[in-house]
Amino acid sequence: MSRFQELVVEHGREKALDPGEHVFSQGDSDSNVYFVKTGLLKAYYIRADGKEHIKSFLPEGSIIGSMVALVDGDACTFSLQALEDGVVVALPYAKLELAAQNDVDLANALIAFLSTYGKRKERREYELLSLSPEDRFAILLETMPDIADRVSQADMAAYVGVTPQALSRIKRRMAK
Amino acid sequence: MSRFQELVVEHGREKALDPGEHVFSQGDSDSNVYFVKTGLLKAYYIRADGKEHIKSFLPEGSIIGSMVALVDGDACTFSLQALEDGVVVALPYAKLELAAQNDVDLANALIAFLSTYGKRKERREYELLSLSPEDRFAILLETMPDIADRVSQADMAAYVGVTPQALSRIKRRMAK
DNA sequence: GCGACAAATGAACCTCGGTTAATTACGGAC
DNA sequence: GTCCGTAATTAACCGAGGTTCATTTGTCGC
Repeated sequence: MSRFQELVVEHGREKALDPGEHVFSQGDSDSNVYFVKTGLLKAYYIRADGKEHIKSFLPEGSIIGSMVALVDGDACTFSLQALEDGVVVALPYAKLELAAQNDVDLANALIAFLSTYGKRKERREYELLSLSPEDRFAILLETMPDIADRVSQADMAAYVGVTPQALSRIKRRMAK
Repeated sequence: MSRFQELVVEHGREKALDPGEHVFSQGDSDSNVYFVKTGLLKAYYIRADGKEHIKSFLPEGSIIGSMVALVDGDACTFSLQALEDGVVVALPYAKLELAAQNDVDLANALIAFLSTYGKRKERREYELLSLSPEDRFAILLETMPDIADRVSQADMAAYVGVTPQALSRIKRRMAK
């Protein structure tokens, strides 16, 4: 566990989650960083037409927060919802940022966190820009081998960026 | 100009660029951060089948570098090429990271940079995941009104994620 | 002006995902 | 076991983008 994660756990406030429960919703103002102690969450956008697109699945050990909400105090651009029951730890990001101004170690822990975040987004951008739905699905299965047992096909489809029907077709294509 | 940008300009090494010239190519190991003083660059992926996808256009004032190359010293995941002649300033990221370990101000400048980077990627992820090519094209024109005069239709298409022919069709649809 | 090359558009056909709706498979509650 | 509700699959049709190639437009060098 990184220094940053330890910090969050140490100074944060625990919150138990039931399946389906929201940590925050798109449009909320919530500038906490969340550490996933146990369970599985999903971060997702709701479009104007009601369609849902999943940014990422967040298993144990993940750290998450809406970047613009954390940094600028804007409204969250996505929703965060528990898929299983579990426990998250919340820590106000502003406190971290403030404390970092006088604490080199903390500042460097923040740097490490933001670097990891940046790398993750860079990879996701590549996947979305350059890979087909089929490739993205394959990568999802590789990266999180247990995902098929933990979430519905509809959620996997929303992550890959297609409808559940299309994902079903993709699975059939991949099988042979 | 942010503290971080000033730092790069102050301590970096200038490099003039001709149109078409590469700053680095996919697969290179180049852990410099680049500040675009003048000109316009594109950051793009080349897929196995030779197709090109543009991550972002980088006009004057932009900061860029391959996150995994900067942080982990891995090979660059994309290429960086000048579209116009111009000048960039290069600064080894490792030096910054090292110096940040003993300099709170520098560390916080780095935090600000990484935060901005994270926000930008978060927005792009949303666009790629939730918007249609048509919407993405409209946003591009909004965000960079002069882009149509500065780059080819092929490059705009590679940014939006479609073929030049498809972009042509999209333009026709949007006109009426 | 002309000629040559690149860029953009247009047309014809194909593929794949979206849409809608029906069908099948699964998982408790009883 | 049956019943019921949900999830997953399948099918049929549509539309948008990909592919290929031809045509037009634009832009230089001269």
